[in-house]
Amino acid sequence: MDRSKALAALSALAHETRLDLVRLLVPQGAAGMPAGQIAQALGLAGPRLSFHLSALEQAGLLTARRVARNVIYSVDPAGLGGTIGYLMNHCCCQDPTILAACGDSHHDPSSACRQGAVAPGTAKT
Amino acid sequence: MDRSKALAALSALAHETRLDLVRLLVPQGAAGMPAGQIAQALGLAGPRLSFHLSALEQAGLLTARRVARNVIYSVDPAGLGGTIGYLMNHCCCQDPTILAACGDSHHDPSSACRQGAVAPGTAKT
DNA sequence: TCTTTATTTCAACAGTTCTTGAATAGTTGA
DNA sequence: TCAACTATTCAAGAACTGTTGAAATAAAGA
Repeated sequence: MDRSKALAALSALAHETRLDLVRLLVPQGAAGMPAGQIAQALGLAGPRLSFHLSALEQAGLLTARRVARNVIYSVDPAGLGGTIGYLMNHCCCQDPTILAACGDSHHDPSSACRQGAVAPGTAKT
Repeated sequence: MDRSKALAALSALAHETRLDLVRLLVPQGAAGMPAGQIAQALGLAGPRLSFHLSALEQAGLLTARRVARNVIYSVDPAGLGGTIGYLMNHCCCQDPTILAACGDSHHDPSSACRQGAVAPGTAKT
């Protein structure tokens, strides 16, 4: 993960809709989710969803595969993990106070992830 | 760290100049760096630097304090750590493949941080 | 082949962000 | 108070991003 890739990924993540997309898809793992179901879960119009999905895909955070009529989107673990790793590596720098703040958030009980997969139609923060 | 704060922080980080600013300031720790020295290190014009510094400050990633003629900027560990922690918490979700990718990047030998403070004028990626 | 379903692409518009140079404000020491 | 230094604010224009609706593409089943 170099700087330009990290920038592209951060830029993609820095949007409400796209952050919600990632948070919806992470719990689905490699199985992913078809575009139509994502649209329903987040209440997005087709073109708008497509725009944001392709932004995330171009940033290396998602992968897409066609299965019959559907296009299944899933998180690219290397892209997402690499982005977080870049921040840990370049902006955290083993600084104890920053690491402590990472850890504090890590115990945030509001984490959606810990409660397993997000059911369609319930993906609101 | 809630979603809107995390979004603001990600939005601020998703810019070449501002990412460089953070990477320059992290190794300085609480001591920080005066604006003029930052401008010199990154080769930025005054107003441009000021624009980006205040963007980072508004996003909760930097703090500023005046010392005599200088304004000293330093990283806000809670803001930066909280942002990374938010990603760990909401977009990593203990998923082993994502965590592995975080870890891979974490061992990136190109990390500027590990080599200590960045000297003025050498702050290039 | 025709129809239906699923999804993407395109173009236009609105709004936001970034850069630049000029002007302004705060601090120090003579 | 005045000059020098440090940093910020302001305004204008260029560039970029996001939303919307219409049209197009792709696959499946009758």
